[in-house]
Amino acid sequence: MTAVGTKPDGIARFREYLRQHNHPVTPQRLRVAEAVFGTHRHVTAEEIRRWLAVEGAPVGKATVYRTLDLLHRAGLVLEHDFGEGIRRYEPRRTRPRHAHLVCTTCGKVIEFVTEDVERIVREVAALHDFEPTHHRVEVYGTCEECRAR
Amino acid sequence: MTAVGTKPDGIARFREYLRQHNHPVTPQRLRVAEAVFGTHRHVTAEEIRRWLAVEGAPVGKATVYRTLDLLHRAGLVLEHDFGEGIRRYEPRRTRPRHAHLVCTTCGKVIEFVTEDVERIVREVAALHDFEPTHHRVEVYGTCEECRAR
DNA sequence: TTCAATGCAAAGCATTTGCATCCAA
DNA sequence: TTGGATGCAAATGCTTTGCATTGAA
Repeated sequence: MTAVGTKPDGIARFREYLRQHNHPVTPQRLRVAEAVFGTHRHVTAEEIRRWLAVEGAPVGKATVYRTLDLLHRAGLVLEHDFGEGIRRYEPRRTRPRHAHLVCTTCGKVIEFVTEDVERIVREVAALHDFEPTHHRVEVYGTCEECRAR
Repeated sequence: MTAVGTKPDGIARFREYLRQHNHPVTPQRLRVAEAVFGTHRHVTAEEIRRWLAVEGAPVGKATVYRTLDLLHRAGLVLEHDFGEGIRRYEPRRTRPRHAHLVCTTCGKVIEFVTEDVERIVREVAALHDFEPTHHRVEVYGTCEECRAR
């Protein structure tokens, strides 16, 4: 699965996915997709629901969750769990694999590329006869700004 | 903070921690500590509560959670979140830092040492002027046994 | 027309909290 | 004696589900 380049691109891919799987293309689904593909942040289901409500096109929260799950299964968005007790979503954009530095003071998330980590993961997995599908590398600590305060 | 070697060692350390912090040493706290230090697995709060109940020394679930939090803050147990929506705990034993291979089919967790990963984390953090406190490296996939089935 | 999607409200979970009671120090 | 710990039950907060209604194909 290749990454999503732009917002229209992401939406076109989602339509394609729905068609191929015989799932109806509904306005709600498109609105949720639009909201996710329109951000560069790591958003929560609730943030998306609120944003759509403010935009004057409210979508029920159950539908937001169901659609995010579809987008995730379609491989078009990434699902993260930074240990806050909430799931966060991010469009799978055109860029190298990355991991996160999460500031436990202000919540900021800094991304960094991880070629070296990818290599280690492949080696370790091979060693244990383990077939990796995905992995998660997160570093928690304090960002420079929060330390300065 | 050095690691916990044995079960009696862990319990002695916990007593020490409680004393130093003027927290009463209660039977419930010792029972929970005993349960955690007695395992090599990644256990949940509920598993500990059930185990203590079966042993005939039930402890309220609020107390189990509160004690695990204490043990974690004392640096004697590690807290994990494998994205199941449940927290898991593991005694901080005498052994090198490690990360996890999590089988998404059977739930098995394989540990591996991560010197290389540690090094990369330090480098990346320095690059972003980020002060790391802890990190999490998890690889999800299918273990050899599950693939064989 | 028809089968799946929607959206509300209710249910489910893991975890936390309020508070009366209890007990380690 | 006393301040903190305990334990129940209730509250929380995120997520899922049941079900009557709606709407895409």
